[in-house]
Amino acid sequence: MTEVRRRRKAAPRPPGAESTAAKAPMREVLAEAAFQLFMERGFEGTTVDDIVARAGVGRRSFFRYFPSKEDAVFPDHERCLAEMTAFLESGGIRDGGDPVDAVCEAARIVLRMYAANPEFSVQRYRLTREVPGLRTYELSVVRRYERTLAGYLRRRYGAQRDGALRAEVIAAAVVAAHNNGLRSWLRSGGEGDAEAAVDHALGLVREVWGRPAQASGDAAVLTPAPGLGDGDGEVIVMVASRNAPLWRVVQRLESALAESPALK
Amino acid sequence: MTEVRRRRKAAPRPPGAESTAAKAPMREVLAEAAFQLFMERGFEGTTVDDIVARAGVGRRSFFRYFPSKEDAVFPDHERCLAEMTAFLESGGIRDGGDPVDAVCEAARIVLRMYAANPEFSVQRYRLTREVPGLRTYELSVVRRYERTLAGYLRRRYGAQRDGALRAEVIAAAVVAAHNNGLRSWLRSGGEGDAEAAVDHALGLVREVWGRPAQASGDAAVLTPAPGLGDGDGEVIVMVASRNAPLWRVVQRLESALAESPALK
DNA sequence: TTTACATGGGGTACTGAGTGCCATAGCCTC
DNA sequence: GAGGCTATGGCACTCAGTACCCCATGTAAA
Repeated sequence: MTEVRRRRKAAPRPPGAESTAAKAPMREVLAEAAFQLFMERGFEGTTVDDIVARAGVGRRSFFRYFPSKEDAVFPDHERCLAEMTAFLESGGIRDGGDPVDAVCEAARIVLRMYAANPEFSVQRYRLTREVPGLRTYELSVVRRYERTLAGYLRRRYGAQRDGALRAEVIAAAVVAAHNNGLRSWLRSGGEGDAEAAVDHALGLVREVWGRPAQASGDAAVLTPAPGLGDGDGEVIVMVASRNAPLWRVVQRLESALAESPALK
Repeated sequence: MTEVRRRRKAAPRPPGAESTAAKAPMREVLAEAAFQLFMERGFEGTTVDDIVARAGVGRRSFFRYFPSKEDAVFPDHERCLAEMTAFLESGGIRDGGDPVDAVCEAARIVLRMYAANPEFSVQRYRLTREVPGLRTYELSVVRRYERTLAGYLRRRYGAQRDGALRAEVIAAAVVAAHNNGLRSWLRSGGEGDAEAAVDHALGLVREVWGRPAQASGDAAVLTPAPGLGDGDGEVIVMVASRNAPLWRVVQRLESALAESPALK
């Protein structure tokens, strides 16, 4: 009944020919068509029928590749989540290392996915910002990353007191920091250095939650304490291994204070 | 996938609200009928037509009071969010106090809303846990709380270096801690002390992110550092006001170490 | 070669959420 | 009693998402 159905231009592909990238990746065709339309008419102004019309496929096929319209906007998160899971399950960085370092490294996997396609990421960011349905969808995606990180930390913290609590709080903090860095890069139009922005943000979390680097000494003074103290009353924070000799602790403290002329 | 649709700003005013005399407020009748049915047939097994049939009103009226079916499950969050906003705008605890304390106190407002109706909260928790659509919706609700807290912190941290970053990270940490305590209470069936659970969880965040209590002294040693150190190699953390006399800092450190027989 | 089966895509019809528009019933004020 | 305001009810419609069955093609077994 419909008019001439669009030709399935795909000439039958000799299976052996160009073995790589062989069959028409319908999923990408759909995601591409969807994204174009979202840009042209907005997310809500685009129906699934519009998308499949442009892609030249049947409506039913869309839902075979994407469980919902929103999924077409984030076609790569599934893969990225799997990558993060694999990374953490393969022992994170090194199972003896700081778990916080491991989850920060895992978060960078996500960042790299964004950074791999700056223009796409920026456009999608703008789209997501103004479509409530997409914001909500994104929340559910982010939540899955967060739960993955929290699960890893929970395993690492094991039976430690409040281990599960710490795991969830740190995971939330890492995700928040990552997103802060990521978004500032996205807002800049994808111009600056994304990794640097995220590293800086994650640095704050590692400073606070990370295990103090024991290899580099048994006592360290973090001063000026970045951000601590509300402007009125700077503070210093000192972290030391519990079995460090007291003289070493005092030595470090004194030398750090020496650099602070404000101190007497 | 059921999505949370845009939030209609115009919340229709419940008729005859404060004037005591009025008949049963339709909004509550609907929420009540909806929740009963969700318990009986599940969330997805209940249609809006079912709800309005039980409530004895027209279908159109449902969507006048709830922008989506999901909203009927969380009928009081809107009010609670307004309460939190008002609390923070009225200066938090005391504008001179620690901003972290203020947002922790704000988080407790949410907790008290849950604790005010333990049975309802527990049932809703179980329902939410097993309905993906509701989990997603809840995320969007939680996110609004988080943004409210972050906004307050951002204002408090003002031009401070990385103020916005700190604000977002701390807000995320507070929300995660709050939810951890809340959920453990909900899982227990609403039996234990909800406030205690949440206080404990928030304590972790305040220890790490809070401003060291300056009223109670200019130097404090937090030992044993709760959770820090992965089991191998305990650490001590010391926080001191930058303009504290050095002798005072060393004094505090020594006295703290004296209580730790492991130290030499 | 023919048959059997697996795979991938298409079509149709249906459910149900959410919206726009209009009608109506009550109520308050001139 | 006429106007106007508000709360509600009643369609009718759009559109996402699903169930079920169809067909084409390619591959392996007979």
